[in-house]
This record gives sequence, structure tokens and C-alpha cells, in this order.
Amino acid sequence: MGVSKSESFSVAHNEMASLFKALSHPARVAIVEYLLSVDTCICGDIVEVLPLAQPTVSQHLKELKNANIIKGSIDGTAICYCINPDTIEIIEKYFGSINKQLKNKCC
Amino acid sequence: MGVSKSESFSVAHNEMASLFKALSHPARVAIVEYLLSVDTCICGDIVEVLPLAQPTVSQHLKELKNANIIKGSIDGTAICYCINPDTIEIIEKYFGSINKQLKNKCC
DNA sequence: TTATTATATTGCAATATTACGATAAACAAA
DNA sequence: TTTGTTTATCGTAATATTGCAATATAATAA
Repeated sequence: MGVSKSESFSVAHNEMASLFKALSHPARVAIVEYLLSVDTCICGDIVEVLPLAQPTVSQHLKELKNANIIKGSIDGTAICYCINPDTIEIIEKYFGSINKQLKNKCC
Repeated sequence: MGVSKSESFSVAHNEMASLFKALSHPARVAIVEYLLSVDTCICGDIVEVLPLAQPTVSQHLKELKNANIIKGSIDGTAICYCINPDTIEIIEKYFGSINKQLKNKCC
């Protein structure tokens, strides 16, 4: 068939996979790191930083927003994007927990 | 066009994106968590745990191996898979660093 | 050698993602 | 209102991913 069998997996596994999928493109990694590098959250110039056209950047931003990795608030004509620290913490803790479990293993 | 413009991004951004891509499917998240849950590393029964056919599981395992998230060593007829703790640590540190930088921010 | 068992590869159909031009929508300024 | 600025959406082409039947490969057992 070829259809992704996501219904066959647990909600938890799907949720984690969705987070990673949102970060699975270099443009989206670059966006996150750019948001991290600027002091303020007024980030209407992401398009100028990336080697992609405006509609493409808008699409990537939407995916990051849908995954709750970034937040966007309207600021007049512009939109103010910033990283959602809660989601970053969820991911960090996930890998921290994996690491802890690995410490008690042979491998 | 539609081709992924990965050459336009830095090696570092591509490398992180590749790690996340390897974890961007619920089956691959499930595999990692299963490897974590079993005591030994002899894991030739992953196929029986997942709701996917053997060639599909083999394909997912290959992707995790290529991304260095798991290691596989031959053990007679079977193959012994286990998580690569080095890669997990790289990811954990990446998000730890993001978290640290976020602490010194307004947002 | 001939099974048997375990994993990998091939080939292909179904679907998803990526990218961007064109266009729309929303708002501010003139 | 009209004009300019900023971001989003639509439509579509190119490419990538997912899943599996069929088959291949590799090692062991009989």
C-alpha cells in the first residue's frame, strides 16, 4: 500500500515522532537556531536569512508552529516568532531519560 | 522543482536534521524504546513486536543504523541490535544547550 | 548437500514532502 | 481610498518516504 500506518502505533510514539519530524529538515533546524541567536523575538526577517523563497519559509514556520516548537504572536503587520521552551524541555527530558536507562546496561 | 535544497544549508544543520529524521517515524521511536526495554541486546524479535512486515522493519532498522542511533553486530544467524549511547548523548546535549540559551531570554 | 532460520534487497504502488510562482489576506501609512 | 509591507494560502511539479510481496543472502542444523 504505502500509506503510513501511524494508527498502529501508540499515541506517545506518534507524538514524539511528530516532534522529531518537525525538526527533520535542515531549514527548520536553521530556523530554530536563528531564533535562538537573535536577542529579541521580533523575527520577521527569517526569510532573508534562509536560502529559500518566502512561501517555503512560511510553510516551514507553520510546521514548527503545529509541532509547538515555536510560538508566533501577531505584532501589527509583522509576526513575532520565538521558541517554545516547554517543548524543548520535553525533548531534552526524553533523551535524558533514555540516557539514564542506558547507564544501567551492558551494550 | 521540489528538490530538497539540503546543499544550501550548513553541514551541522544537515547532520542534526538527519538525526531527527531517523526518529521522525513512530515505528522507529517504538524500536528505540523497545531496545531500551529489553535487558539484553539480542533483539532479533523486533519484527514480532511491531505491526509491520519484516522487510519494513528491516528498512527502519537500516535507517536507524545509518543515522548511528543504533548499532548492529552479527551473532550467528541473528543480529544483535542496541542503542548507540554516544548519539543519544549528542542529541540530549543539543537540547540542553538550547534550553540553557533560552534561560537567558525574555520570550 | 539440503533444509531451516534470520535478515537484507529489489521492485513497485500509494502517499507525503519540498519548493516556489501566483495570489490572497491583513494591516499600516499616505 | 490607494499603496506598500508582511505573511499565508493555493496549485502544482519534482522528489522522497512508506509498506510489502517476492526474492536473495548468509549462517546454522540435519
